[in-house]
Amino acid sequence: MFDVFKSYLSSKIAITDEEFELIKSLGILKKLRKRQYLLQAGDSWKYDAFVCKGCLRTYRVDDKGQEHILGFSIENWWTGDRESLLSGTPAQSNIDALEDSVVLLFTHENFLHICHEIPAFNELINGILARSFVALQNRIHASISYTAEEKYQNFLKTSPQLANRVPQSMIASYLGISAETLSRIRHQSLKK
Amino acid sequence: MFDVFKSYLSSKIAITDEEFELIKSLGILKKLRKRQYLLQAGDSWKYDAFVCKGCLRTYRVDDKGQEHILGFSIENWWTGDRESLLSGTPAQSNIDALEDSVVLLFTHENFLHICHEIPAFNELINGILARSFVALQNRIHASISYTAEEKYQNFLKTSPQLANRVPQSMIASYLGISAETLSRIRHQSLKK
DNA sequence: AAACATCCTTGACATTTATCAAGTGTTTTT
DNA sequence: AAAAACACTTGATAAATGTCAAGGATGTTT
Repeated sequence: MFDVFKSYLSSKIAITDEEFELIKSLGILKKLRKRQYLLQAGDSWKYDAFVCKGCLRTYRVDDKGQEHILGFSIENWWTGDRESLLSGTPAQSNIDALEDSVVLLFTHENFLHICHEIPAFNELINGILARSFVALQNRIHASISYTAEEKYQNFLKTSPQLANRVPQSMIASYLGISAETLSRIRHQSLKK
Repeated sequence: MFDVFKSYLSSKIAITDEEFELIKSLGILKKLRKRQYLLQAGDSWKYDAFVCKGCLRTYRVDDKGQEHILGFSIENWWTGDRESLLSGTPAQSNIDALEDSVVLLFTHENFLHICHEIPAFNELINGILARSFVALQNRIHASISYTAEEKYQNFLKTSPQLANRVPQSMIASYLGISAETLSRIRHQSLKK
């Protein structure tokens, strides 16, 4: 599974074999079965995690017991709880596997070490963070501006890889609408 | 106005006089009168901007002509359109001044130069980006999970500096609810 | 194969929130 | 000082969306 990460890196930056050996020596592969937690709310999160295979979700549970999905992570994406990582506080979010999955974990200390040793890697990570920021901002825009139907259409446009991979009810949760409303929207859209 | 930026920096990182002279030589002070645009949708954005004084808003206008506020920026915050900056595309957002304001502009080229010359500055900026990311994620959580009233209460908690500074109708826009609904929520909350 | 769980759909109804319109006090402009 | 623009409120009504409940289809476990 390290090779997944290697081809990911090679496609983004120039990296020598020695550099990759360093990275490899600091990474921990972890297999997750469907439904297994990678992180449970209340625990603290200490890693940077790369998804080699599968699909995970990050979600929070409110007072009434309802789940709200903050995001999905599939192959070649990063996941984790940045808030817990940065501030050392217990995580508010849960992360679990929607499919059997494999993630590559780096303790944040090791991760920073890699960033320091391999400037191109550092650049890559900063670029990802900056683009994720833009994506979140666009998601906020959608969230405060769009109707339920527009939110769904926008989701299909921005996340086509997910549309047929995660349950519809989770897409609804991700969009902040009820599963029933999404079902009706899809039904109506067919007629057009 | 450069002194505002200097005390900001000094409060966050150790910085020498020479380093600050470099920064000063690359920054451009710009005064904005109330209502004046810093950026208009369609133009491209080339800067990193620090707010020395005043208050700005970032917003988008939808097909129906409605404004949706993505964020506010007051003294000691950064502003700009990262999407346009990173991708070179025309900005989707407008930024204008809600009060007479002063911003300090750095072309992105100069900004990167400063980051390169002053590692502590670079660290500072990366930390801000990471924390902004967390803040956006929490805002998305609020947006998909909370009722209109909870959104407002959460706003009061997370942004007390803004609550009495920007018009109520703009807070409503920022939260993705109508101005009338916010007015009613405030009225009801008083009774409790 | 039976029992069970999951996922999605559909209908009836309730609730939240938006929209439209009018009115009031306040600030800004002329 | 008058006129205009702005900010907020309030009521009446409409529209969007949520909730509850039932049922069907599919896949999984026993």
